Amino acid sequence: MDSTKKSDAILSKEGFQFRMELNDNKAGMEGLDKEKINKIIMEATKGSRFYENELKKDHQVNHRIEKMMQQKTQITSLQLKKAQLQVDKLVLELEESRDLSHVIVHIDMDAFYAAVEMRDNPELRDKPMAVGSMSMLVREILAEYDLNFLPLSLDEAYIDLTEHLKERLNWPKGKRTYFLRTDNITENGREEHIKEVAESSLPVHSISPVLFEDNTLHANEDNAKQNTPSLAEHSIIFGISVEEAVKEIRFRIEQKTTLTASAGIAPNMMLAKVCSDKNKPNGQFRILPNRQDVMDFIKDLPIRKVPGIGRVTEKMLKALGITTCTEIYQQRVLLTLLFSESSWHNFLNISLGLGSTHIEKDGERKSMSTERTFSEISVSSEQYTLCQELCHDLAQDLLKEGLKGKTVILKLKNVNFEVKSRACTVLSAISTEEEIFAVAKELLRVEIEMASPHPLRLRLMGVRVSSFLNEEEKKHHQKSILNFLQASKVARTLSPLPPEKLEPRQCNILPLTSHGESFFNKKRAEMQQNRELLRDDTANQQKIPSLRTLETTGQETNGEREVEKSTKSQILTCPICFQKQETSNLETFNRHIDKCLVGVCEDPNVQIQHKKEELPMLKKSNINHASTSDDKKKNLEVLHINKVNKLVLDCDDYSSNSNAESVTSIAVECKQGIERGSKESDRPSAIAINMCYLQNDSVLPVSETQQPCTSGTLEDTVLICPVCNLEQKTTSLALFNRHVDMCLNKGIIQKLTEESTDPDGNDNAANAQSAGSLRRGQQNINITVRTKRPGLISQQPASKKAKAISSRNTIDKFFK
DNA sequence: GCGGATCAC
DNA sequence: TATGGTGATCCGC
Repeated sequence: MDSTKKSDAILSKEGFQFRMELNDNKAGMEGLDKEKINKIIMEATKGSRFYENELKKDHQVNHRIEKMMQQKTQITSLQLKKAQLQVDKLVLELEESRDLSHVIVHIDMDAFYAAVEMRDNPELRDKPMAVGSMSMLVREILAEYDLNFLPLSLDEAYIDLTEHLKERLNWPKGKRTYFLRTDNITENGREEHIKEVAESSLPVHSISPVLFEDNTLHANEDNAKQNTPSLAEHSIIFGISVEEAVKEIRFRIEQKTTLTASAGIAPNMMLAKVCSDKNKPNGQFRILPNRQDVMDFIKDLPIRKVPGIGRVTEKMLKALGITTCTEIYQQRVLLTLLFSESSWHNFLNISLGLGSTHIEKDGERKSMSTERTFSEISVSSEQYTLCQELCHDLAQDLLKEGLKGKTVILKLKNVNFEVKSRACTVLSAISTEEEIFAVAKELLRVEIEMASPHPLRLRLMGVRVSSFLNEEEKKHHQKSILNFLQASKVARTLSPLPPEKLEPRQCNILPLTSHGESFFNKKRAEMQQNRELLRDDTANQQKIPSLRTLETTGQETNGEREVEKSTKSQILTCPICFQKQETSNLETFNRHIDKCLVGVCEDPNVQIQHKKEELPMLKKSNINHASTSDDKKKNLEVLHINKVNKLVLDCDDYSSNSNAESVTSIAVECKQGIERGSKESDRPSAIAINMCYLQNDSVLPVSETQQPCTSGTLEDTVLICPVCNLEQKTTSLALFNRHVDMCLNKGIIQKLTEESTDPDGNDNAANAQSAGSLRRGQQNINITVRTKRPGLISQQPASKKAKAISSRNTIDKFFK
């Protein structure tokens, strides 16, 4: 395939800019030999998988554009009239609300140019620079001007100087005077200083700056030279104006970091950001706070300069003949008809030079993830191992911020650079490696099986956790389990489960209830009803089946240890029908559980033996996979099925305890594809996930504020089983939990089988678990309503997340 | 809620 | 030589 021809066709015939081409509309790219660079890129990438994928993505964008153009041809004059009224009404409202009273400054470190300098100066290349993040300059400089300053990333921040400037008017000279250390201002001063810093790796408080040396002043910053504050021999005094204040900030930043910064001063964040680019590097630009100046600035501004307008949006607008902000305004009516409400609102704001006028602190983090790129990995066992490593890393990060989330998203990129993500939401917030891995592993397993018999050829894998508990929910979940257990004696009211239906693709950890309490109440009710039976069953309960530990059946061959050999039969006990199952692999066993869950369990009195002929479609289970090297053995530990069969409750108090040897198995219902129409009907309907918790023999409910005490005892505490509601004559939590386990295993699963058929006649095991969700169309406070952006504020997100500022990334990394 | 896509840095 | 990581948001479904 001749890729060049193809892209040429795109370029010439359709007149679109191909995505691989260098686009120099963004900042700092001016003056580069675009044509030459494009040629290099083309030559270097032609025929590569990456290139082909770029081409494919480009076609998709072109297709979008074609669709849009098609849509455009069908617009009626009536629609236009109506839209005209609508959009002009909004324009009036926006104009009325225009607020020019704030002085917003966007500060941007000139990292790119520093990098260039490093490149051009080989001696500097390997020397770490004295740099910190903007959040550091937070603390040390910016906060002096605006306590609520907003670090966007490592090298960007917003400050609102409005208040500072009022105070500054009354500041004496002394408060605006800064001293230069002159002893280092020599030819080699800077370099030597960098050396010092490298050796001390301490923050530098008085660095010899090169701020006013000719070689740091760019031609486009003549004004800086002209307006240089009065420079005494060793001191520099800044004035009281906005410009002076911003120069002072930039000066101090350079003193501290040896890096120059650029700044934009404007009445709102959008404009400030755009104009910090105007006199980059080492310069600043101000838009005066009056409408005319704002509109003059906006007039010929290429849309791509505006934050939020990326490559694709630029291309789409270009297809409509829009390349500048003025043209947005001219085409505003058309835009309302071709774009979503939030999009055209955003466009309109841009075209009027409007943006957010107050800097808001970071909202709460919404997700956390970790991902890794690697050379091709196609062996599933390695993929699982990698997945677990990612979960491990992510769990550590989550722990650092004390976060627990309900949605796990697995991201995969294959060797063709095709990216896909698969998500699964559980009803109980999770955070540990084992918990996340249990879900991620299952998502991965499904993908591996879908691809079978071909391997997944991956080049990237990522794991993300989102849907964090909010403060309210955290509090709710932090109730001490002991309080809970003691209170359970009183809580006896019953709350029957409504017939409910799960949202599609919801993935639930059994048993699912919206509140632990109602769950236990239900259990108690059952126990009450079956008191007699249970008494008879006491002996049986002692034998209540657990998923037996799968003995390590594989031999150590070639340094590999097979955790499970599909060819070797295991005796497993179904947690639903409690019958022993002789199966050749976990897949078979899981299918049996699925059947039981959906209520088509075979006669429980008959020992079931799945034979391979009965299930011809079975694939080798990937749940337990072999590690490829001994040093990965630890990963295998969690893949063992435990002695103890454990159901994790929908209650965060039941957090896992990670220091034990045995593993807990949790049935997870991944209802992917069900009720989603024929497209996805080939997905597995129900999957019993073998969740692998590293735990002691029992799961002990642990309050988040308590130390795990699984094997401990509780003196002077009366333990009452929340299921049978009977006082347990033990102070050993392990024994107590064992008792609860037994109660649970019997009762819950019976309940599940009872409720596993929904009224619509769709057998669906998950129905029984969906205490918190409702059938589509029903009222539910949890229903998410897709809201359009409420305000007319710029679409620019209030902030980037703090993680970007964490130790994970440093500017010096950028220079490598 | 899911998944793909876009955007920023 | 081979093409990054993290996080947010939007939008159609």
